[in-house]
Amino acid sequence: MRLSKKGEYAVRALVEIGFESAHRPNSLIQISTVAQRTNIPEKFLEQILLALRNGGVLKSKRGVEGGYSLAKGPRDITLGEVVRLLDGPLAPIPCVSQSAYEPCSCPDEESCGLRIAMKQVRDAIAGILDNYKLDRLIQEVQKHRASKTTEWQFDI
Amino acid sequence: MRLSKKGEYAVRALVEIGFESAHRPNSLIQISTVAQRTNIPEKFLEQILLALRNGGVLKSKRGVEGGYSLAKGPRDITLGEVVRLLDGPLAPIPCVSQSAYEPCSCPDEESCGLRIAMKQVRDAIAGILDNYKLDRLIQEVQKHRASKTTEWQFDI
DNA sequence: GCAATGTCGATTGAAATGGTCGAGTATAGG
DNA sequence: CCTATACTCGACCATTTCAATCGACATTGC
Repeated sequence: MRLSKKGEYAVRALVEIGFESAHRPNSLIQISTVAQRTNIPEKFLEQILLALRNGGVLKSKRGVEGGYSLAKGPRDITLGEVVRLLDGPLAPIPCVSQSAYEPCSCPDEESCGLRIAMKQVRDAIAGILDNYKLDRLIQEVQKHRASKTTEWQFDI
Repeated sequence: MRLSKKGEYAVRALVEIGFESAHRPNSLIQISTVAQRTNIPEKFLEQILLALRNGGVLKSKRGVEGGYSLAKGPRDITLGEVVRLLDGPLAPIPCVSQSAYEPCSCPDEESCGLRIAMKQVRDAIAGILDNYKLDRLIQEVQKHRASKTTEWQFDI
C-alpha cells in the first residue's frame, strides 16, 4: 500500500513548478532548477516530468530559454491524476479498479468479502486524492515560505 | 498502492478457516485442505499461515490430526491487523505511518502538502480496515454458500 | 517406528524500483 | 549557420521485492 518515489517526487516537483507560475506568471522553469530546489536526482526527475507532460499535466518548451510550466490551472490538477500517472491505479486490487479493472481469481466477485472491503478502500482513496487539487498544496507552501521570509527579515 | 498476493491470500485463507470453525467448533483444518479450497499454492500458503500464527491471529497443532484454527474470535480479527502482518504499514508514505513512522526528506513536515494529503489517505484506509472484522467476511460467505446449497437441492 | 502434519531457512526467477548514461533534437541568439 | 542550452528518448544497471518452491527438520498420534 505504498506510494512510490516517482509519485512522491512528481507531487513535490509540481508544487515547485506551480509555485513558480503563481509567483511570476508565464514563466518557464528548468529541470535543473526544480531538481536543485527539491533535492530530487536530476535525471530521475527528467523521467517524471516527461511522464507528467505526456499525461497532459505539464507543457514544455525545448532549447535555449526552454523549460516546464503547468499545462492547466493548478485548480484543475488533482493528486489522483498525478498519482495514477506515475504509480498506476489507486485500487489495492485490480478487481475493484475503475481505470484498470481485471477479474480476480475468487469464484464469485459479487459475494467476495475481500473485494467488498477493498472497494470501500479504493473509493476512500479516490475520494480524497481526486478532490485534492494542486492549488491547495501550493497555498500551503505559500503560507510556509511567507513566514520563513518574515523570519529572515528579522534575522538581518 | 497495491495489496500483495500474500495479503490477499491471507484474507481468503482466514475466511476459509473461520468458516470451518463456525461450521463445526473446535475443529482444526490442514494447510493442504485450505490450499485446495482456496486455490492458493500450498507451500506459499504455508508461509502465510505461519506469519498469521506468529502474529497471534491463528494457532496451530503439529503432527497427526494437527492443523490450524483461529487464535481468537472472528469478531476480534480485523482486516487491518491481517494486512499489516503480511504487507506492512497501511500508510502510503512512512512519514504518516502510526506503526512505522520515519521522517521524510521534505524540509518541514508540518507544512508539507503531500504529507497532509497522505495522512488523510492513511486515516481513511485504517478507518476502514481496522473496523472491518473477519466475522463480517465470513457472514458474506455463509450467505453465499447457503444460497448455493439451496440451488443444489432443486437441481436433484 | 512410521505416517501425517506443522516449522523453518534457503533458493529461485521475474518483475518492480530507483536511478544513471549517452546520443539525439529543437530553439534562441549572435 | 553556429553554438550553447534545454528537453527527449531509449537503453542500461544495481538492488530490492514478490511469488513461489525446495528440502530438511520437529512433533504428534497410533
